[in-house]
Amino acid sequence: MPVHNADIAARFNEIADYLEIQGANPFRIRAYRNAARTLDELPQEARTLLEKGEDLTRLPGIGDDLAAKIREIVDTGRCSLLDRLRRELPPAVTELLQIPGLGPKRVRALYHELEVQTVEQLARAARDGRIRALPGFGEKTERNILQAVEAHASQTRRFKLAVAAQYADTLTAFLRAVPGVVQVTVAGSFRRMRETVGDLDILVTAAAGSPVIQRFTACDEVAEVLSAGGTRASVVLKGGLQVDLRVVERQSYGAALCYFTGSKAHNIAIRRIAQKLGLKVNEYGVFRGEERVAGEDEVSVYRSLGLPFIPPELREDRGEIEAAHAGRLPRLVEISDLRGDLHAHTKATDGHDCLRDMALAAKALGLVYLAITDHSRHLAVAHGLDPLGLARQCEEIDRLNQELDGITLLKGIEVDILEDGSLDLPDEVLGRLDLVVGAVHSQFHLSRAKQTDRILRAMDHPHFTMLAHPSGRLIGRREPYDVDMPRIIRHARDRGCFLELNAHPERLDLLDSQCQVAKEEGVLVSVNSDAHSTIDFANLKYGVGQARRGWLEKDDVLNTRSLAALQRLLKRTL
DNA sequence: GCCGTTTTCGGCCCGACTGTTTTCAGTCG
Repeated sequence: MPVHNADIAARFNEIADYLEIQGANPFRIRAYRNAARTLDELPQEARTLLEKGEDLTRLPGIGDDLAAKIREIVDTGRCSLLDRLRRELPPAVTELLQIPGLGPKRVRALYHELEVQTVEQLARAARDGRIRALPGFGEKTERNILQAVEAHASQTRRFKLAVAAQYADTLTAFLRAVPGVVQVTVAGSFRRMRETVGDLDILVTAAAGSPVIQRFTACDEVAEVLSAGGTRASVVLKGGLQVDLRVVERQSYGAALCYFTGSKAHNIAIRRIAQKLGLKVNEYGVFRGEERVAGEDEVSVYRSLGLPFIPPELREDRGEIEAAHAGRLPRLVEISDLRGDLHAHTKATDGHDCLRDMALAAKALGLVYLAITDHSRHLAVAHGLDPLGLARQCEEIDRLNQELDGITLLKGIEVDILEDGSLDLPDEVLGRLDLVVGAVHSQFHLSRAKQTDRILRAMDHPHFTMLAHPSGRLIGRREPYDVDMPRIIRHARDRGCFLELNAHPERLDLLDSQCQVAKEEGVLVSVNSDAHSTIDFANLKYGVGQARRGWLEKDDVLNTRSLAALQRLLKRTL
């Protein structure tokens, strides 16, 4: 069983949990968490790097000790430090840290004083009234713990970006109407366009005395108020989403926006830079001693640190600060750069709207071309097209193109990649199209080697243009299938074909880190809606958000090309 | 445990809210 980066990261996080409960040096604990994060985001397997003889201490946050531990885990499948920690404390204890309100100190007290090891034992101790007797605990804390345990059973979940957007829009409108409120911005991972968000962070500037906190906590949508003070409040909405509101003065707006946009790792890196410059950054501004030197807007905050403005989508401490320093920040692609969409469905298969309506909806968004890519016959549940059905659709597209003005329909297919890597329609049929989008819709559980070979073989097909939703994941519902994505990306480069970034909120696939690899390899990415109805084109903004998180610029995105330039590129693959 | 125009030691981001205690520790973001 080969060891993956995620396995090593999980072990480092578990070590950090144990060390916290033991009251170890907090910076040592952070070192394990930082290393876990590095491993989680590493595009290559640590195992592979070791096989190539590379020096892991070149990775951020990995020194001699942790490099040796990674090697131990890769070589033996075990980690002697973790084994020892597991003997000292029962493993279930670390799960108690997942309960909101329980940190390492309280978990330690509960374990040593009451022998609480599991969530069940914790609930029993709370019900029996034994927790309130501990020093530092009280009745209120005991009650909160019991509530948190019950809430924990129903699991705190993450919300897809598009779902969170609905709550964000409603709350923003609500807050704007509160007397005294000047600005309302949703910050946090929502602003960074992460594919899912755990909560919403809303930042407000308001005149002194504005009742914004009171109105917010009394809002209809609110199910529970977690905390409320003079400048911040946290609530849980009826839909289960947590929302944190923060009120700041106008002069602090930019600094607060930076702070609440995050990410946490980006903020830490920013503050470290400030420290070296003799400055202090907090949510109220940038300070030299008592003197505020910046803070009203984000540009001033970054400028005071000697940096250009860094777009929110990049703020993950994945190299953006170094790039900003060196003047190498990408000019990220924008939604207005898109000239067309290369993946859409119609009523002919599982879409809801006809060709003409799809074309007009795309045109209304300012697009000048739209590829129609209905499913192929193998996908029977979607009434996939056979050669005859596809030929009829092509004729209709030709007729419509004569008639339509300002938008051109391209003839395509989303053809199933069969288990052996062959395509679901004959060569001569595919050869008559403008583009062929290949997709895996079956056999998700093949071995890594077989799944990878299947896709590489499909790409070898002379008419293959683009790989649709390359990882196959459905957010929150289906994990990506197990493939060697870097190899697939290199193969796309060698074959001159393209990768899709599917903009559907449930897919957002390519993943952001894979976009970066595609960019490095020079493979163009197409941000496609995969629209099944006219309203789905609105999802393109989520795809562009993901592309921006993947550092993509206009020139890295296939469908920013003019129609003529696109057609030249497509000819290469046909 | 990591890191270095502070490089082999001495640092390591910063503040709000809660609950328990009475000046602050713990937790969270």
